[in-house]
Amino acid sequence: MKASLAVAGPLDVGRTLARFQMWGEDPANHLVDGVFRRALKSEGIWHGYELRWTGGRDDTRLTVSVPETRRARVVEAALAEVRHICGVDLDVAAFYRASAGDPVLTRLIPPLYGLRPTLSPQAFEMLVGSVCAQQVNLTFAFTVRRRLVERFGTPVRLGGRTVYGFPEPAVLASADTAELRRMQFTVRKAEYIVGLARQVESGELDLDGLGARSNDEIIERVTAVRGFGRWTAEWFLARGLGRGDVCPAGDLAVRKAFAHFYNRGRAVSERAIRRRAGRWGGHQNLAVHYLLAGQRLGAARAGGGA
DNA sequence: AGCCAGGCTCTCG
DNA sequence: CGAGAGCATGGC
Repeated sequence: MKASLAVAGPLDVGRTLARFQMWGEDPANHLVDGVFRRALKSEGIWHGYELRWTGGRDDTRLTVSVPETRRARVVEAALAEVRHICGVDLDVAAFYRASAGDPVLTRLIPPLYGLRPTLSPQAFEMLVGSVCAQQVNLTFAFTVRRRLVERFGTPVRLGGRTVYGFPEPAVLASADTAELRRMQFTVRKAEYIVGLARQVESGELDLDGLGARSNDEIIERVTAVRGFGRWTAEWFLARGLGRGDVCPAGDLAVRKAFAHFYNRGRAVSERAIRRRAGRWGGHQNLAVHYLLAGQRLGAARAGGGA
């Protein structure tokens, strides 16, 4: 069963989803040959779905196919998830207009046209993924997360391939931290993940309810969980909830990007980054993503990889 | 071998 | 509060 959606405003789906395979394989978010595959749990059952896209970057049509169902509700849920993942609700056109006065962004927009922040499909998935990425290089982060997904996730066959439903809180809540250790999680990170899963599972932490709260309230709530600091909370706002007015100024890559683009390579303090980003208002999230992606463009041009 | 990697907790002033 | 030490695990 299929459903589709026309997107208003610039969107390059391939560019936006590339993050899912930029540093390694993500078995829960499978992107290959222009098809995005994922598993969604609806009414207690996992369903694999496929996303394809057509049209130009200014008139993209997203089409979701859920082969194994005839329930409209399931397809609608998949379509809603895809909308979120692609950042459809972010006003990219307004961001482009507002960037006219910024030479850096003005220069980055053409080569990145249609890029949107790749939003994490689910809050729990985002938070667990963030722990994987704390203080390690992203290639390694992808590796340990892949192991976690393949071990604790739910395999779903789809189009001759296997995608994994991301591990559920109930499963990770009772996971053995020693087993996570063998996947090369540190002892602490294993505790962080299991601890988070237990809070979610018990209802102590209501992830779905967070969406209705303010940025500051969410940061306060998330950082109350052991292992989840400001960096994680801000990325959760930006890339989990798709909030526009967030800049994870403590992020190493963000700091390098600001140094590179705005200070001739010399370090910029976190405070200064927040000050400057604050002037972007509701476009901070977009601006940060363009700077990060711009850094990667530069690295590729300089002969690096990725 | 040693520095680096898209941090976090804990402690102390 | 804000800074700094200590931590833990691989990649290159």
